[in-house]
Amino acid sequence: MEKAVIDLLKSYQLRTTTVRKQVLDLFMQSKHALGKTNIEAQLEEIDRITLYRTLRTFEQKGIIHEAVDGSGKTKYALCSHECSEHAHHDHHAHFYCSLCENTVCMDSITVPEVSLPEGFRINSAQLILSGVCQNCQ
Amino acid sequence: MEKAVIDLLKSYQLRTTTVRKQVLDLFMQSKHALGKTNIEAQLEEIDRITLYRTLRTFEQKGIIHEAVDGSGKTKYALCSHECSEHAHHDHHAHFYCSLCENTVCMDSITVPEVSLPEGFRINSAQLILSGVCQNCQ
DNA sequence: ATCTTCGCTGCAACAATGTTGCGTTAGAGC
DNA sequence: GCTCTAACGCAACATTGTTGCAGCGAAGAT
Repeated sequence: MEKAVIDLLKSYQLRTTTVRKQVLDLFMQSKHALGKTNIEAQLEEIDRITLYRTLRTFEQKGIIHEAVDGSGKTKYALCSHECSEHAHHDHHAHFYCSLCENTVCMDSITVPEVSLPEGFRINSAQLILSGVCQNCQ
Repeated sequence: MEKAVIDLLKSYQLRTTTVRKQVLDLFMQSKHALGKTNIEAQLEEIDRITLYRTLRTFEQKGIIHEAVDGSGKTKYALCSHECSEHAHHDHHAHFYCSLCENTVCMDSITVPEVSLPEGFRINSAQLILSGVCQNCQ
């Protein structure tokens, strides 16, 4: 476990601190998107503000992306490899389960191309599905 | 103006109070989705809590729906006619402009049907586009 | 291995937003 | 107009987002 996390941090020119290793490790182990509360619960000792800044840093570097899911809480998930510091290419849909409140990335569903009216310039598109997931049926 | 608003409220068995008339009127006049802050700014005298509850009531009755736009702020827009107390059918995409921070409903773009993996049950789907809108180019 | 530097951490403090309880006010029907 | 109850508005608190700053620790140089 350790090495993959450290290598990933180094490849983004980030210092390999305890907090960052813990948070990143959580993401790599998790099958679904994580919210701040969720992370705080799993890493009991973590400082709220540090977590806030860690997530912001990760997002700016293109390691994680926000996963809007309509729950009102911001969640984050690991980016796929083609994300960069400058642009997120988050082309899969997110599914939010209203029972367990988890958000999973649906890699099999891609966000469709849309043709916008004249004058609009599009930067990103997100497809959000909500309902009940496998485990909660 | 008055009459349409009052009729709409009555058709949902809601008392026609000053606050509700003001808020609903704003929605009917607005071309884009409104956030709480936005509404408070336009209706200076309005009470923050009352607005919160008014929006919640409207949403429960199916008059307005939340418009997730990735801005981190919850926004609301008038529902189309087929919305009801029990289910929202919000089949158009939303476009969020990162410059003016407005969210407009793109009635011309419909959310595509998706085929989910085994075991998932879907209740709603939202398509969120973000970029720069007509006016901000 | 130790030192130096600078980024990261963690505390304090504050702003914005979400939420509930409760006494008062005002709409709707009589 | 009177009564009844829903809606309002204030207080109070919870949660989340955000910045400043002093001290700590990771990375590279000596």
